[in-house]
Amino acid sequence: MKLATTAKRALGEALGQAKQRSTRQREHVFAVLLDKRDHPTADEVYARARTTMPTISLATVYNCLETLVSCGLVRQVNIEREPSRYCPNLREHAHFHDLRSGRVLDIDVPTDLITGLKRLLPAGYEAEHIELSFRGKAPTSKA
Amino acid sequence: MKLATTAKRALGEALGQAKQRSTRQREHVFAVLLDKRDHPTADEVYARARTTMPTISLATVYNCLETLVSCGLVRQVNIEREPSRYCPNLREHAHFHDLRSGRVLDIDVPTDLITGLKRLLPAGYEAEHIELSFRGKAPTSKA
DNA sequence: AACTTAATTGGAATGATTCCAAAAATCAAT
DNA sequence: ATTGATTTTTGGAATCATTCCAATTAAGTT
Ligand SMILES: [Mn+2]
Ligand SMILES: [Mn+2]
Ligand SMILES: [Zn+2]
Ligand SMILES: [Zn+2]
Repeated sequence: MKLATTAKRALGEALGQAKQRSTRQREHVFAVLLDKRDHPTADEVYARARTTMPTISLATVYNCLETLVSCGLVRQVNIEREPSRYCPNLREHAHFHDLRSGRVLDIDVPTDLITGLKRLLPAGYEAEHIELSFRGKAPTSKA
Repeated sequence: MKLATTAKRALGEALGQAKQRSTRQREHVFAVLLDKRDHPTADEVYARARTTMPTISLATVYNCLETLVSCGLVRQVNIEREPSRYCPNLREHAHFHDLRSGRVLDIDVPTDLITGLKRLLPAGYEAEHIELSFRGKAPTSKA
């Protein structure tokens, strides 16, 4: 598992802009997220990261995730009271939480719908972030 | 601070249906929520509840809130990683979290918009709950 | 009242996340 | 390349909202 050249450039770019250093651990955590885009928790990222970087610590995974989120490369996804999950999908999207499998699915949201949602706010209220999530049952997979 | 007759009936009704007993503490916690509908945390509910029922425990407040939520009389509102808040507004509504004051405001959401949101889901996906929340700055209050 | 079952209580336990201070790594300037 | 200044990483301790527990109390029933 390796970081694609374009992703690597995006990372360097974003880190530089935030005056943060590029490190082996940050690259690796980012690569882990891009490799399997299934909204892992910090613990899951830690487990995956360790398979190829056995010395990375959980604290560092938390630090890297926090850095990636603050750089805008990764979204932190909070579902109910569960541990945070992390998502490298930068398009505007909502999340569907499947109660049976526990999986989280990305749902694209067209811009005009976002605009419609913003119109619900009373005059003067400015939303800098909108979070939309669904909870329910996904169709049984025809495995 | 007293529970209105209609609220009291709704409570008895909902508890009975769930085969739960009506208790002084449950009535009181419900009354606290209805009295000031500002999305308090469990700690805040505890503080308010104690002013007129000094012997109630924090564990009981958590228990009562959980009961009220499971009866459908109260909504548990989770914002980012903050402590849960509790809301007795049963209409379909979203929440606006004001970054300056920390306050949470109810935003009504028309049914047709909800329908539009549900249409975003791929075929076969059934949402039994939709959560919509805004984070941003409310207009400075003209106090 | 006596009995059965559920709810309340204070305190301990849990668990995701954050904090800390020492060691290691990065970057800039020689 | 070496030095020095600044970040980052690291393991472990601390935090804190929430849950769990076992004993006491209250509710509802006969
Ligand atoms: Mn889940
Ligand atoms: Mn807040
Ligand atoms: Zn996502
Ligand atoms: Zn509300």
